Amino acid sequence: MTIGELSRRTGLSPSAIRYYETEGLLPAPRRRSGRRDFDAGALPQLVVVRLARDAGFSIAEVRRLVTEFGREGWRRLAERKLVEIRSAAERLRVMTGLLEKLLGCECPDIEFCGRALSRARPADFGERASGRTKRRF
Amino acid sequence: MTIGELSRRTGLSPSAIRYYETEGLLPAPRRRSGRRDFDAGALPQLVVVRLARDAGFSIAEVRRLVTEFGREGWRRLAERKLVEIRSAAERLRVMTGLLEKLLGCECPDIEFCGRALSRARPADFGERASGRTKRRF
DNA sequence: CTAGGACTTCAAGTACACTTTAAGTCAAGG
DNA sequence: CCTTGACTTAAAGTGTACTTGAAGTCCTAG
Repeated sequence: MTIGELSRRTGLSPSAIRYYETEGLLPAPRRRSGRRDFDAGALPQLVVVRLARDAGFSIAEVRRLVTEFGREGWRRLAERKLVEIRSAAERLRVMTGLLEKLLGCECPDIEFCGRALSRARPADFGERASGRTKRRF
Repeated sequence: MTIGELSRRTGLSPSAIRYYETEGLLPAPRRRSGRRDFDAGALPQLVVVRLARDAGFSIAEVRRLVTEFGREGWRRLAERKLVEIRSAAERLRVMTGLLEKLLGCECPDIEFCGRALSRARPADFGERASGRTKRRF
């Protein structure tokens, strides 16, 4: 399979696929006169990579996920990520609530709303984030 | 209130607060001999900003959210975002399922798992993303 | 008077995840 | 033989969201 075909079948751009290869998310395929020639197994592998990326795994995390699959420590990694995903889902739940409140309220300004919201959920604030583009959910 | 105090109370760094001000997420406070002097309303406003950021709103979206609050089109914006958040939550749900399957399976390699997963959910693939750091959930 | 700490601005730096560009290679079709 | 289109690499560029650094200001305490 050429990179173009793999691209069509996964919805990833060719450049993204090459990038994933250099990042070790995908084993380097054999070359036929210079060009990448993927075998059928590359498709499901990329499917996992894309699922994981879409769900918020970073490149480094996906690398660990696929290269250490089934090995020592892998289960711990997956379980830690599961916890993270659940807390992300919880954040989304909070935000849905916020938006629904804002949509349903008659506050004259957003400051008033914020006052109500900060009284309602004091436990949500205080843990300084400090990561730049780390939090992805 | 000084920026330092506001920082402590919101869990945001002073530099992030200044950045939000230049980006229009927060009205510029009055200055006392050069320094920012926030009044009490700034706290709940920042609370909304932080909630929104944590839940995945981009800077530009938060700006619209707070500056156009209650105005024409605002409701449409909020409702669109609500849809987005729900689909993000769905993605997380998918990922939780993926991880649980991976954790529970006895596949010899990840390629095999990917094969099973791509058969299981063919509808999830094909829509090319094309946004760089747009997808945040 | 001077040192310390918190603040100020502006410019530059950083991390992530790719994309874009430039310059070149290769096989097939006309 | 020449063009076309898909591919190759390496390097540079992009957008988001801040952080960091440099150089300076202001108030308080000793």
